[in-house]
Amino acid sequence: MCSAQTGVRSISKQTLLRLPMYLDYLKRLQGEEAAHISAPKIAAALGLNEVQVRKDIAAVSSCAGKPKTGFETARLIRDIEAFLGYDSVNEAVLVGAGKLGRALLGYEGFAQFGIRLVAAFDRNADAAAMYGKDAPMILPMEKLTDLCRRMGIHIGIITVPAESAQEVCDLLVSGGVRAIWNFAPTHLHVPEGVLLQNENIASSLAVLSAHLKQSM
Amino acid sequence: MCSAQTGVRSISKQTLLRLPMYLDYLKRLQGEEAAHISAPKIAAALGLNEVQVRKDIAAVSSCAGKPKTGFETARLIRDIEAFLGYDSVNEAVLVGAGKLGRALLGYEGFAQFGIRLVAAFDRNADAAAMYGKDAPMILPMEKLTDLCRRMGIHIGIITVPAESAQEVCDLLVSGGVRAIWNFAPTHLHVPEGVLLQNENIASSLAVLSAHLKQSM
DNA sequence: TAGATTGTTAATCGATTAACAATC
DNA sequence: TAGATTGTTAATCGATTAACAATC
Repeated sequence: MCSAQTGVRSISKQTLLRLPMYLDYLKRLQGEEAAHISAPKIAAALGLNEVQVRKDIAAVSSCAGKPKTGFETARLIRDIEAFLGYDSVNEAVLVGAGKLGRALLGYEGFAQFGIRLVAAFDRNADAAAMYGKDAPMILPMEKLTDLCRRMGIHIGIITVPAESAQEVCDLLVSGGVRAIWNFAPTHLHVPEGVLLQNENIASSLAVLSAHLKQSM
Repeated sequence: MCSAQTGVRSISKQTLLRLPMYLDYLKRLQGEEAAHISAPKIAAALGLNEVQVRKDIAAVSSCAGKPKTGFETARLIRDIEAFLGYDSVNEAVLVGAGKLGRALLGYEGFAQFGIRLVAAFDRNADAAAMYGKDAPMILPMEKLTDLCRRMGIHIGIITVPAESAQEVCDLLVSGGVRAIWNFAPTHLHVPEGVLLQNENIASSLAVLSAHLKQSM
């Protein structure tokens, strides 16, 4: 009993978004050598409802908690990481080597999420020149689709201007990419089965601005 | 009649997140000189439900649409921008001049959202040296709270490592900041009345990874 | 035992969607 | 007029929260 979950499991997007919060908290706990943790404690620390925490845990971990004791911290961490695929490696390409693109290229935290950036592309080949030394090579756009297909890349990161985002998106899709992380502030169309995750600065700022307006 | 909305209006967060999508689409439309637009067309373009579009519009614009014609594109744009406060200016400070922080400092799009970055801070004063010429000044951390209070800054952007994020958050709050945009991958505690908007790379990647795992 | 905690079932809540009369 | 579109009211859906028996 208590084996790791396998196969597809239907899980809500909100639960998915909370999993990294749990992971962050649990890892900090582990630093304090807390071998066990209860749902009410997690809930209090993260500002959530305790039943919700229990349901989230049940959705990704097959291990039962013990009344009065709670859950085993280490096992919980392991199960969440396994569920999120942080223990395997997904290769990704990045398109658009502007300021944001280069900031992401330099980000060293991807590894902990099981993501490896294997190549970057830019319309402007000279962009590579403007770029530092510890740089992954920046390839011309023409090679994008072909490289994705050959290497079996499944993740594409879009950091080009809004105007060319759809075009880049289509190239990625035709290269077989199945998940797209879009930083361009525009709406993209993707075929069924391709996941589009928008990291929209405009939407975030909308929430901030509206709050300020109302609390004036 | 048809005056701009005033005062507080209760609006759901999901609606808020969709407003920038509408804005982006409507502006592109305007480029094509489409003076009017209907809810069904907007819905089709953005993959939404037409009733939802109408309700969202009703929540932020007091102007009625005409059967068979739809809504006036220009007025819709104006009302959404006004609702989001893009037509006024909110000043913001940024804390943490690492790669991501510097990428944001160089981002020129803030103005269109009514945001002006007036100062950046970093624990390490030398960070300024590592930085290019067209740089806003990078100030030492000690001046953070005081400057926020004196200048009446209401927005704080956190781009420091997770370990120091809560500390920075507390400084911002005690400086009177009322909205915090957090890029550090950790959970922050803010007092009632302060808005916390998380831009969490980890959460986004969780959604991507989970999708890939399931569609394997 | 007593009390904290679990896991589950039922109730609540809010957002989305369907249905439909009104109108240009 | 006919038909597309609006705005509103009612139904549906899914997620959150409350209630509670079981258990260590």
